[in-house]
Amino acid sequence: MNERQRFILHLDMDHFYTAVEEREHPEIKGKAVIVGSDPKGGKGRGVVSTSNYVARKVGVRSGMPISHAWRLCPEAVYLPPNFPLYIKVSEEIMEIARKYADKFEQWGIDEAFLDVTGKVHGYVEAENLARQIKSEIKEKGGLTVSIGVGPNKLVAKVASDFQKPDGLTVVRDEEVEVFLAPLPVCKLLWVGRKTEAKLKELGINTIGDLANYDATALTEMFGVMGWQMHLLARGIDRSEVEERVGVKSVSHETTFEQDTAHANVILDALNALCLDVQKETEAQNLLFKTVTLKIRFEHFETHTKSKTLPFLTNRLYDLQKTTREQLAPYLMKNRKVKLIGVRVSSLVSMEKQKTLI
DNA sequence: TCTGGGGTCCTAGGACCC
DNA sequence: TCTGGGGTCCTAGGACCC
Repeated sequence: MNERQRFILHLDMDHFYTAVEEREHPEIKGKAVIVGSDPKGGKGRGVVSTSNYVARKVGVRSGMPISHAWRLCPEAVYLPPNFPLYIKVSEEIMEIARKYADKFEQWGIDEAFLDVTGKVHGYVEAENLARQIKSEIKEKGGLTVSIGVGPNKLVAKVASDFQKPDGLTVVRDEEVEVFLAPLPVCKLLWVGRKTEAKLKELGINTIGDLANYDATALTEMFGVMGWQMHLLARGIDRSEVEERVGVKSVSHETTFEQDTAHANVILDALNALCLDVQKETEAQNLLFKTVTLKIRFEHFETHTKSKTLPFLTNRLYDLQKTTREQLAPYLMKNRKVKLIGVRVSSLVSMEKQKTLI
């Protein structure tokens, strides 16, 4: 493994949404706090976005149905997400972190990768830099962050999750194998619920099991992902820290309070979603060409229908007309709809469009 | 336990062009 | 009358991330 020596940091804000809420409302500090859908006395139908550590102690987790959270912890403070606030705080934190890096890559709202290879000589300096970042974020943002330091993005990412909250984990090149091997395979990036289940059938439970498995067999079973997974399990990741530029799609979706087969209810929701999407593309000066309708029926049966228009547009009329045509064949009296969504893609910025003409 | 909302990337088949 | 090979775009679905 003759890779160029790199020093990569991964920052992960601790229980970000609830941490921001605790900062804004000091009176809720020390209580169980859950940001997510309205629990409606245990009858709500959404999920938990984030729970703080008091709530986690009794088993409340991100992604869990809000009704389940209510049974575990009815006395918690339940708050709806305040995304504009979280985005604002995120921007403040990212600005602090960015200046420590040669290369910076934001990852979701509350994580980031930093390539600091040009800023440090060795892991001792990398660790000191991480401490500096943590204290500046705590001082200026009033928030704690967990940081992983390693020779590549994968190792840094797994390391940041190793000790939480307020953690700092450094994994040197020669420690990578020993660090990864005992961890459950689901801790590896890109190994989600489905892949974990398939791996379990092969007797693969830890990252070490995966690293020792035959790469050819994995490739036969999982295609390119199998090969990639085997490399990651051995701690090999050559991907670069890259600034992300521009979104590739814009979408909005909504779940009905109750599953419905009423065409007027569904069409009203569709129009509202089109308006949201159109406003957002307009605000970002984007034109779109591909329109995708998403529809989910009872029992989670989900379909998408996409259409690429012969022209770029950001007109509400085009969006509403296209999605209505896409929806029509799905509207049936006996089929209850759970969710609908609208997405636009094949985006081009208006400035770029001008230069193309 | 009964599953939100916003994204990215990959696969596979088919159409179409040269 | 039976038929290559390469490339690109489109569509539908699925897995994963936060």
